[in-house]
Amino acid sequence: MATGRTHRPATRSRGIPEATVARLPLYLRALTALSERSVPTVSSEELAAAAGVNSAKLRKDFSYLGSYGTRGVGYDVEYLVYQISRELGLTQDWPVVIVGIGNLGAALANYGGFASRGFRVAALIDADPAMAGKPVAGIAVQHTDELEHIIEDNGVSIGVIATPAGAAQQVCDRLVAAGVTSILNFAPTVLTVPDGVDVRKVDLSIELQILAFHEQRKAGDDGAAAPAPAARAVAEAAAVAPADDRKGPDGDVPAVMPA
Amino acid sequence: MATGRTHRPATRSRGIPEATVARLPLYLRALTALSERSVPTVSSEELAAAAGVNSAKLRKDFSYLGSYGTRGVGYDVEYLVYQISRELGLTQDWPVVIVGIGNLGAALANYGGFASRGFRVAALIDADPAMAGKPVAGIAVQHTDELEHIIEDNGVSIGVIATPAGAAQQVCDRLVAAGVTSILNFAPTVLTVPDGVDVRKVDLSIELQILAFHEQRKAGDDGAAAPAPAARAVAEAAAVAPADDRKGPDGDVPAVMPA
DNA sequence: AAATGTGAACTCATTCACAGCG
DNA sequence: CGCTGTGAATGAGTTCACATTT
Repeated sequence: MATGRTHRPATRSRGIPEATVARLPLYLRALTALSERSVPTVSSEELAAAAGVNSAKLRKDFSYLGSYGTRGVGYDVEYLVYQISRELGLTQDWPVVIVGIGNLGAALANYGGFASRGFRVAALIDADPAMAGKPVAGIAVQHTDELEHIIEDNGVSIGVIATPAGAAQQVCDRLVAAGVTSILNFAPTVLTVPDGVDVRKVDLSIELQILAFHEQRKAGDDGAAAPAPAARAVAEAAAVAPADDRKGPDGDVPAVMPA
Repeated sequence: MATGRTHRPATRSRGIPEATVARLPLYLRALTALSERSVPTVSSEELAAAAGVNSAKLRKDFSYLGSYGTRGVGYDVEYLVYQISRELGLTQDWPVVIVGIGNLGAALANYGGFASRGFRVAALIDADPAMAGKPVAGIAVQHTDELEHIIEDNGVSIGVIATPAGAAQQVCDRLVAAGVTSILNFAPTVLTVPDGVDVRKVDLSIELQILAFHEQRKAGDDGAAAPAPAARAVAEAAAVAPADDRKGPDGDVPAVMPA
């Protein structure tokens, strides 16, 4: 194919699978709890239970980091805490800015998990001039005008967007232009960013909709006990396109068509 | 042992892949925007761009729902909005309770996306007696004692946990015992639930740690651009420690928890 | 001509099962 | 023995590419 310049095929590189990376914080949290209880070592079985995964997966995950366990014994808790922290980049102190200090932004600023390990709230930024100077979680809110300034002065590379959806892309563009290369987006919108910038998104309504999908399925599945079906069908929707003769998945779906 | 199950039970009914389910809300949002602009039809290419995925994936996703497009033309926006809404269970009105009305809980209660489509905040619940009766987002907070009551009276099957980590499992157990079968967990802890109960988790610090991992990687790879290096190495005796004794790389890591 | 719908190929992730080491 | 570490087997998800339909 000759895609010009892929990445390195890396015969033996640091290729940690994305799915594994996403679980490392989970392991780290479980290990930290063990560490606080002064537990010296832990088996893959125990740690997996604490992290809510199965032990084969956990061992495979750790195998990408190296051989940090002792056969017949398990893993040294302190040592693993350090190795995972290092792998995740938490032996550095990452300055973070939060943009959009509404209800959510304020909640995030107050979130204890920030300072606890690896992250530091470098600034809170809001577009409302009335907010400027007001302290939230002990930090004075600064106006959006200062954004580029703040990013550069503090060497910020991670930004959190907690603005309304309408402002998110614009804020994102400014963050990126100022040097931010990782963004955590709480606004319910798709962000477009240049190559090399990472975006992760947290979206309440998406999560709820996924739950609703499975919930709906449970009701029809039957089988044994249908606990609390609840959810009254709402009138809505009756005004749907006049059904031509579309095909359902197979045959046709039960009822619920617009009457 | 019994690790908290979260994954799909592989119902033998109509098997829509989990990854597809997770994208349906994204498509729905993009379609709703088009609908508001009175756009009648849309191609897979256009819709995919709006949702931030590629078009082959989108077409494959839709193929699990049925044949809702027209070759040579595209998809009817209104019709697709309805089909996806129905598939996600949003033609019902799901009552939801939020437990833990701190900063985060209040932010969630105020989140507009709730009422907008398919969900209704049935109650806000908090363990602090001083909160009882206080209105948040126009709804009076109720005390935890009322929890079982509220769940049953309202036929609630979806619960949102926004308590401190220490209280989350206990709240979860009570929700489940009262009939809740889907839980959205904002507390930074692994919940253990019986089979048949779905849990999804939203965790700020995990997301940040994943970003930090990739951010760290960017620094070392390419030498050309290197925009904003930032992140000062924090006090950290580089001594990787050949294991064994020693307290640990850092002091403590308090359990992170939302206010 | 245009764009869907889908088998087939491919890539990524999980699970199995056991060899190998302390 | 007990438990890790890992190839091999299986499964899930994505992408390709094109026959098919309007």
